[in-house]
Formats: sequence, structure tokens, C-alpha cells
Amino acid sequence: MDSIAVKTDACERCALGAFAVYGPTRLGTPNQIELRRLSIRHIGARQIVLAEGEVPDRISTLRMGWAFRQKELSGRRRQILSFVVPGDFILLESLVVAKYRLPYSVKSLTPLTLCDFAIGDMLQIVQSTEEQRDALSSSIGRYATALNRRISDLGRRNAVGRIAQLILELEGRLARRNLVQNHAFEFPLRQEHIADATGLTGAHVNRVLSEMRKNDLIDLVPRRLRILDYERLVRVAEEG
Amino acid sequence: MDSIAVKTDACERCALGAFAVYGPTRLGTPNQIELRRLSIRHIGARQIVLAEGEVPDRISTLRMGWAFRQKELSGRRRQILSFVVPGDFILLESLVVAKYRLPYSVKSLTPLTLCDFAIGDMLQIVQSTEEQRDALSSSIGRYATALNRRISDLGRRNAVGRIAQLILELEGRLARRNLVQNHAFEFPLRQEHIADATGLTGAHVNRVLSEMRKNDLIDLVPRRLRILDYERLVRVAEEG
DNA sequence: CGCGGCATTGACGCTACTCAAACTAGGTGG
DNA sequence: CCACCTAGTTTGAGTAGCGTCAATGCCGCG
Repeated sequence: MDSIAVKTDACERCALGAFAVYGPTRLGTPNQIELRRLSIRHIGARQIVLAEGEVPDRISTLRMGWAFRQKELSGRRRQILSFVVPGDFILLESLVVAKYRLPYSVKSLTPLTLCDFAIGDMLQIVQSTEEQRDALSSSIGRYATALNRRISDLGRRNAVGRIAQLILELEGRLARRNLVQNHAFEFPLRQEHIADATGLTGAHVNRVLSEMRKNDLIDLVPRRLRILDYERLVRVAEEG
Repeated sequence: MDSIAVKTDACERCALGAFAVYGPTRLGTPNQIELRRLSIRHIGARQIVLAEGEVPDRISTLRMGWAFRQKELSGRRRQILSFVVPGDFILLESLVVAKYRLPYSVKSLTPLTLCDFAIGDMLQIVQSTEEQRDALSSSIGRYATALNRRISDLGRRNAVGRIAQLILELEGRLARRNLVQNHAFEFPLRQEHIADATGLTGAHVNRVLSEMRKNDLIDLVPRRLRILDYERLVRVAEEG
């Protein structure tokens, strides 16, 4: 059982490994990634993966499924800070900040498969070559840039703009991982998640989405989204 | 002229150096900070310090004055992402991300005094000892946590809550630098800046502020703010 | 004295919220 | 194969919070 699992989960055949931060190291012999991998975990949907206040000593990559980072506020309010898609580190921060105390929690949206590493091991891998250092560096840069963009979206864009930006961000991130075909991709978010990510309510998200559908901007069916008019969606995102 | 400037600006007498990330290194002999400092710059109020899209090769600490990071959107909208107060790096990101391309611009709020360093030099300083690495690490951690908090504020708090959170954040950061006496501190923001940081309009900020004054929460006069009832302000920030 | 930069205030409107009910589809057990 | 259940979506009516625009006030400064 175990050996079969290890074989089918071999890193050099992992489609996502190539797009992870440690992509450049992934194919070496002996395979450093696979050697250092501590465990592969499967987690059901809607589970807490990391709880607020934790100080993780391991770092995991998401091999399959979606998760999100959320902050819970008083009175049943919550804000989704960002989404974690396949190929992402669950907690990139822990590669930069020693003993990072989580100011939010991480929750699974779908069932997940995680690959776990010791933080020290991963740091070594990810700093082993110039190429790796660059990969880490630009990954952090994109993450920081996305956080900043999220702030301007929430502060200064209306509902349509925020939702359009969110869709575009996800499309971009998934496209870098080869998870988009012809502007269509897996989209496991419920309207409730879109609402909590954009600072809106479910009801209003619903109205905006049906407006976007009517305008032939997107085609959103359960679990799958297609951008029908990319240029116009960009314009709408920018103006809104 | 120059020699006088250097003497009065000596790092070991800089009140803020102690609270900067490189604080632990500040008093060594020979003085590494002062040796590596490339220049001291004075910049007027309302100037662009770093422009969006730049890829800075120097890193500066703010010795005096306030600045802020802003993103400009279409249609005269702007979002203030965060404020830079004395003792901060203008661009902490550049210590973590090589060749970071600025996704926002940095603007001075008041006249500034900056101390400039080569990024490589500063990296060396800031990684020279365990203590330094920890200082850098926790500084990045606080920055990341603040960005995330800002996201939940904008997404899920009302006007009072956002403004209260902003005031508390600034008080906390200034307090760590010994720039707060009895909950009172320099506060050079115009209402317009509060508005652009909290995603509100100047008019509405005005109404909220006068409400907060009427409730004896804060005492805000031009350029100076005092928190009158800290506990209650925390409560208001949390609930709002 | 007058100007420029902010702060303040009022009238009015719109975006997005609230609450609640109806609807839909996928899954499950009898 | 149907009845039912649940999770999620859709829709409506009424409303609140914050935005818009414009006028007025205030104060320091040249």
C-alpha cells in the first residue's frame, strides 16, 4: 500500500512540481525533493489546515485541491485573505519569517493532498542554487504584490471591479501552472467565498455574477469558470 | 559643512537607529552602519520618493518624517497601502525580493531625512548575527501581519472600525520607537490621507472623526493625536 | 489683507446590506 | 425510481452606510 503510494506520488512525475518554487531542483538525481519529503497528507474539504496562532515547524506544498487563508472577526464576520492553489506553499511566509505565528487560519476548500517538509530542509533546497533563490524571491514578490493589490481592490473598487480582479488573479496564477485551457479553469469557490474574499455579501455577489453572465463576460457553472471576453473583463476590472 | 553634517548625524547618536532593524549592529566599533551609509538625503513634503515600476538598487531608512505607500487607480482614485514612520525601511521588500519591481509608489507626507545604503551592504549587516537575523525576520513578520490585517479591515469593518484600527496600528508602531508619550503622538495625516488609507471619502472620515471626538475617544488637533480612552478605542476597533 | 489648504456641514443619492423566502440540483436512502 | 434532504443559488422588498457635490468656515502665511 505504502510503496504503491510512494511510486504514484513520485516527485519527478508530479505535474505540479515543475511549477512549484522548488521546480528547478525537482528533477535532480538523487531527487532531493522526494528524499526530504516527510509525508503526504490527505485532508477533507472544509477542514482547518493551520489554525490562527500556530507556529508551524513544517512547510507544505499543495499538490491537489484548493485552500484559503481566512481571518475571523467578531460577530460571524470573516475575511478571506487569499487562496492557495495547487503548486503553492500553504505558508510561504514561514520560509522568510522564522517561527512565524499565523495571524490567520488556513482552511481547505476541497479535499487536499499536501506534501510536507521540514522548514530547514526546504530552505536549504530553495537556496541551493542561484536559479532557486531567484524562484523563491520572485514567488515572494508576486505574493507581496498580490496582497497589495488586494488592499487597493477592497479600498477603492466597487463590487464588479473586485470580483473581476479576483477572477483575473486566479486565472493568472492557475495559468502559470498550466491549469487553464482556453481561459477556462476549475473554480471550486462558492459565492460565499467570493463574498468573503471581496468584502461583499453573498446576495450581492450573486447579483453581480448574474450581471456578468448576462453581459457575456464569464461563464460560471458549479466548480468551473470560463472567461468569455478577456479584454473586456480586464477593462471592467480596471474601471470598477 | 559635510563634516559637521556627518557628526551631527552620527549613527551612534541617532535616536531611531536603536529601533531600526539594524539596531543590534548600530553601536559596534567600527560603526558598520555609518561606514556603509552612502548618503543622507533630505526630501520635501509631497514628493515621490520611489515611483511605481522602479527597481531600486538602494535601500533607505527613514530617519525623520513620515511617508506612505500608495497605489493610483484609474479615475483619480488612490489607495494608501501603508505608512512609513521613522525607523522604518522605506522598502523592506527589497531585502527579501531581489530586484523587486515596485507595484506602488512611495510619497513623502512631511519633509524627510533618509539614510541610504546599498542593498547588498544592508543585507550583509542584517544577516551578520543571529540577533540581526531575528530582528529582520520579526520585522518582516510584523509587516506581513499588518498587510493582512489591513485586508480584513477594508473587507469587513465599517468606517469607525477601520479608522480606529488605523490609529491603533500607528500608535503601536510608534510606541515601539519611543515616539509616543501617554498615548499622544505626532500625526501628520490629513483627513484625506485617512480616507485613502481606509477606503473612505474625506467627508465621511470627517464625520466619523467628529463622532469619535464627541465620544471622548481621541483628541485630534492638526499634526497631533492623543488616544483618550485606549480600552474603549480597542473595543470600538474590534466591533466596528 | 487675501489667498490656499484643510476641515466642516448639509442635502441628496446610490451601492451594497439585511432578512427572508423560494428555488435548484446533487446525493441518499427506502 | 421516487421522496427527501441539504447545500447552495436566486430573487425581492426595504434600508443603512457611505458617497457626491457644493457651500461655508477656519486659520496660518506671504
